[in-house]
Amino acid sequence: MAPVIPEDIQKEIEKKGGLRKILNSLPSRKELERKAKIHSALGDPLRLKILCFLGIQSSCVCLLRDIANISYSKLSYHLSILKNSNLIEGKKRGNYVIYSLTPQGMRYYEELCKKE
Amino acid sequence: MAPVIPEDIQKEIEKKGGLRKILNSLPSRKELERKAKIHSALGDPLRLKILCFLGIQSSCVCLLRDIANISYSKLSYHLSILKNSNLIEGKKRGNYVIYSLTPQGMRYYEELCKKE
DNA sequence: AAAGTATTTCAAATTTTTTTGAAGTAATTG
DNA sequence: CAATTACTTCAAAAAAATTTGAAATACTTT
Repeated sequence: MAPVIPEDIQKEIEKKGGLRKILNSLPSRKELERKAKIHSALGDPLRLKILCFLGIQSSCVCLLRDIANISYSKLSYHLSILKNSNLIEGKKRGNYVIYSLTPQGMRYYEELCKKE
Repeated sequence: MAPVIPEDIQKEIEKKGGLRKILNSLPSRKELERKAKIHSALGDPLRLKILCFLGIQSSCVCLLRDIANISYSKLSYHLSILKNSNLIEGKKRGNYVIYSLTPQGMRYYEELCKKE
């Protein structure tokens, strides 16, 4: 039993082919979850800053730590979130791990970190 | 005392005008916080779904409730998050409140809800 | 191989976000 | 004006995210 909704809205919905049709056109649950996860990762100022920095310059963890001025373990945690959302990736090189943006990370970098 | 970082990265930074210059080009703290807040609001599948739906069709709360199949109070909470991030707005009309996207909400709708 | 550096992992503590259900508000109808 | 509808607010409980500091790992240098 669908709720009683305002008439004009009901009509607009019918003009668009009905509620069912609108609902079917929405992104799938999986898609919504994937995007939510990425946005959740971007939902923190420090992580955004890291994304913006890596967009300009790939970096070892030690430099990021110095810039953010937080503990290694805290930073590792935030890097793992960005990594798990496929925004950054780390490559081991000798003693260091060098982080850089993934192609997906670059897309968000362009969109998020350049002025506007 | 800056950390010891890999030589090649050091050189890349110098080529770009030095670390200071790179850091100055990043978005300000305020900007980062503002964007983080928006992305945080988008970091939930239900809220994304609401955004996507409202992009197609403005709606009273009762219809959204029916679609999401959750309690009013839970829905109100999520709507308040979207509202506080300036993605949606509600207008009282008689007994109903009709929610729709703000201009900012529409930008995110275009970017987030259309296929890809 | 011992010692040092860079980084990650872990578990416990803390903080924040989300959920729940009851109560409240505001407009509408009988 | 009492009852109903549509919605929001509130405070407590529950769940999830973040922080902390110590320990572990993995190279590198000595």
